[in-house]
Amino acid sequence: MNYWLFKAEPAAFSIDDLAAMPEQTEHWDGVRNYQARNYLRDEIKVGDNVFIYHSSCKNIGIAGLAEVVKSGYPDHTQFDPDSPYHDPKSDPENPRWYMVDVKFVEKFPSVLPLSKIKSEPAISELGVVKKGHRLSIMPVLQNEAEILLALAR
DNA sequence: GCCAACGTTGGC
DNA sequence: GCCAACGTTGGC
Repeated sequence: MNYWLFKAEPAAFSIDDLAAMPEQTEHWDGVRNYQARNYLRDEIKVGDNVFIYHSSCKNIGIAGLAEVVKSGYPDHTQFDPDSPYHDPKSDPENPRWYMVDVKFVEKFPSVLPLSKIKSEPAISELGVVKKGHRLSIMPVLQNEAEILLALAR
């Protein structure tokens, strides 16, 4: 059982939006980065925990927790000409992009700010504290995940 | 297969 | 809205 961090822009999709979905579950589509794709396709498993991170907004930081309820399967938006995520070069026989389904677990009492995460000396490996790290899907070490949970709750 | 140009990301 | 840091693209 592993921990992950997924970035979301709350103007487009937030922890509240996830909680408001039917079954509190949504497919995490639109990831168009090969390293993130590899995580989605190969490594993220049912039961894994996912920190939901709010980026490009007023309160940047970790907003809550979700869990994976369906492991990697092809992202249908790549084949939809009307979708902003449409990829005409992707072959339906060998899809290029994958997604997982995540279910809401909890919303933290307040967003754990990025500034606070950065000020924690024990958290040094997490992608969001590293300069220039732009992955939208990233692994979280077990011990760092436990620290984040303690800080957030 | 190199690498410059370009587009995107995302904190500030 | 600025800009640094990346990833991707495409000519050669």
